[in-house]
Amino acid sequence: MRPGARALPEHTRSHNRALVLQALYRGDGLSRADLAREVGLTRVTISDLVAELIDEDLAVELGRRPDARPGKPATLLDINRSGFAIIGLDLSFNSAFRGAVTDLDGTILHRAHVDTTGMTGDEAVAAVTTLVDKLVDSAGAPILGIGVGSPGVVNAEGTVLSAPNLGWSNVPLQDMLSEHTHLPTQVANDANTAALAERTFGGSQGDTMLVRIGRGVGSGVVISGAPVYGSNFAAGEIGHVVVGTDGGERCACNKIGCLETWLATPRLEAKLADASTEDERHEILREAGQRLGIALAPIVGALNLGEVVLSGPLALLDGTLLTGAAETLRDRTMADFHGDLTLRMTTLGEDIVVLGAVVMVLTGQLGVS
Amino acid sequence: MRPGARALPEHTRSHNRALVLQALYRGDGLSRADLAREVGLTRVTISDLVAELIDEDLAVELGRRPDARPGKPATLLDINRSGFAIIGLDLSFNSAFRGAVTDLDGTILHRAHVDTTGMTGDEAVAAVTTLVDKLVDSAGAPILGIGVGSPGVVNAEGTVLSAPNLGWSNVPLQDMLSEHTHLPTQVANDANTAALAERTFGGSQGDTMLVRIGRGVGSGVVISGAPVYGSNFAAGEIGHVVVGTDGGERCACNKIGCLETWLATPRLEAKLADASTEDERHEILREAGQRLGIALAPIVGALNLGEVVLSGPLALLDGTLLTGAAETLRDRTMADFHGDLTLRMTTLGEDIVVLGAVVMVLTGQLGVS
DNA sequence: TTTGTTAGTAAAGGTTACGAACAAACAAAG
DNA sequence: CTTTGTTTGTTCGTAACCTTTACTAACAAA
Repeated sequence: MRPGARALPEHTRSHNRALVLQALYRGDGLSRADLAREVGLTRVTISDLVAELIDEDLAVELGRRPDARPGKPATLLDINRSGFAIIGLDLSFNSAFRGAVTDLDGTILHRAHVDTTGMTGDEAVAAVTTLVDKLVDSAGAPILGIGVGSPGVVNAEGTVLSAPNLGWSNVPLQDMLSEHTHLPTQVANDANTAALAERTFGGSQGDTMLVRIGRGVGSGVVISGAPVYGSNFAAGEIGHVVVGTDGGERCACNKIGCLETWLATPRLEAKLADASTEDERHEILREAGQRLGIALAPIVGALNLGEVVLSGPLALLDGTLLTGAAETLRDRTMADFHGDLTLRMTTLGEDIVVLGAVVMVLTGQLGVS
Repeated sequence: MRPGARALPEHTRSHNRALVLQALYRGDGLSRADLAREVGLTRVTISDLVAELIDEDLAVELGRRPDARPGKPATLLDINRSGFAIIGLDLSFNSAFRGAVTDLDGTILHRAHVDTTGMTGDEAVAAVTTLVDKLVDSAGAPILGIGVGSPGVVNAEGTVLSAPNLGWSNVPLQDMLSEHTHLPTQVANDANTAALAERTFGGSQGDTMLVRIGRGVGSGVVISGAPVYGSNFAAGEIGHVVVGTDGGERCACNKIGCLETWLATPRLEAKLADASTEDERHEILREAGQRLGIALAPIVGALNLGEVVLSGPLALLDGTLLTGAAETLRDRTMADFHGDLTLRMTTLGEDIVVLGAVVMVLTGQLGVS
């Protein structure tokens, strides 16, 4: 057993502290007494915890509750939503790293990016720190932490074990950034990060799977609120799973009929460009959707997922492809038995990874999710 | 937020208590000082906790450690492995309910079963209580609790929401049994239960999936040590996922090419009986294995599972079918990328569900897993 | 003005785990 | 045989935590 698994009295405190922060984060104008009822602790303890939070500037008093109720009027509290900034990075774009400064609500206050065309290895790492420095400089409030969504395989310590497109292997990005900035930093896989964003800001409840379709196909699964990492931190790598039993195109990985050969945007766009009629284009998109549905069916069945969310170029995904996938999914699973299964596009657009990075910081630093 | 999520000092205590029990359970002759080092608490606290456990008869002193070391000789401790009994039930057999009394190690001390041919509904429920009563009577030690692995969809409160074969819907089996026996009782789906057994007694580490092949095909997934329940408590129901894109037989659920049509033992045995040559039989089993591999590939990819375990009739599964599935799985995923993926038969045989039920009790009552 | 209700604070009390110190028991060295 | 050093397990006092009880402040309604 790893040391540190033991519980000390102070862990009780930090747990309850996180509960209070979470209640404040989700709620909208709560008094200490409200918190006591919500969290289940006494007013005394809540007062103590709140005093601590106000002391650290994490919570603020908003003034009296406007209601006219008998008794002493309540003092409303809130998380200091604008008092802190969070930095979120998305390293998954094609030829640029993008990042943003947000407040605690995930509202984007400022954006920045660096061009990374042709960059790999150390040069790409340097580009990350450049971007981080830019964002740190432009933050107008104390920075709570830095979150990074990176392509490739990332372990629990935030080391990028392998990211072929960036020429990275065993890059301890999290340690490097936290040493460089002296700020709490968390690095994770981009699809996992996106899945977290969907759960916190996209309205997903319960277990969620997020599928990212772009140059490749990746996914992130969140079960019981926690991302699934997998035995080798490679969870979500569904792009190179063979789909169907009727052949297909040859993939870069040398197999035939990988999910990526059906869905990766470069291939899909090429096929669409070759198509001459609208009907042909529809057919291509429908088939791509069906393939996605075929691949998702066993996963949805095994995990009894309530919702699968797609992230990627709307023009390609939202429409024929989405409905094709949804139909296939329904036809291939016991949808009625499993209750309603929703397959939909994310509402978070291109910011999804940045927002997920923000969620990681919120979770890591405040215990809020 | 549900009340009760708050942490109190006593939760710290029970957490540490569970850590001590777990260390004792896994270890083999530990002293208080050993425990202190292992768990990370001080000798003082450990002594206090151990005294409590000895007081409840959950731990026993074994006497002095035989070693010749300088210093005060250590007093060895152990969980009172034979001092308590656990009752495990398996309701998933065809025409009988089986159960056993075990000690804390899962060693089976006594077996019992009741015939359930033709029984459904209340009659089947009565058969469960009959079996439990038998086992309770034959237990030679205080009973720690009762665990039940039931077919069908079972929610977190141990209510069987639906079990077609037994004619059950919304049967609050857990409540009924705990009221009847006044013993801590836990009811869960049989495949989930089996997956727990595999993790605790079968030597699986990390995230595990267990596939049960019998009259139907079901599965249980354990991620980060906890079973996955799914949005509607129907996780693991992969029997009616369509496999492949080249048709197949019609299933009882009215779809074509469900996993069950390829793998359910009645169908498989019928096909084998029709086959005339050994080669034909091999081909049938190989194809069945391939279908299993096709269905598992996306799941293994998405979750980056390290191990998939099969449970069912050895004669059918162990051999051509297993190797066929393993090969297909390797061909259809990035096995090299994901590290070693093992596909193997369970070593727990027919007792797997009973043992899983025992694990549920161990986990629920002692925090041991 | 009185009564009842709600919000927040203060003081006292019981748990929980820790650190320091200690006695017991033993091995090894002289 | 004595001394030294090590290890075990316990005792005692302390700090952190949350609770219960009691209290004040502030207001609505009768």
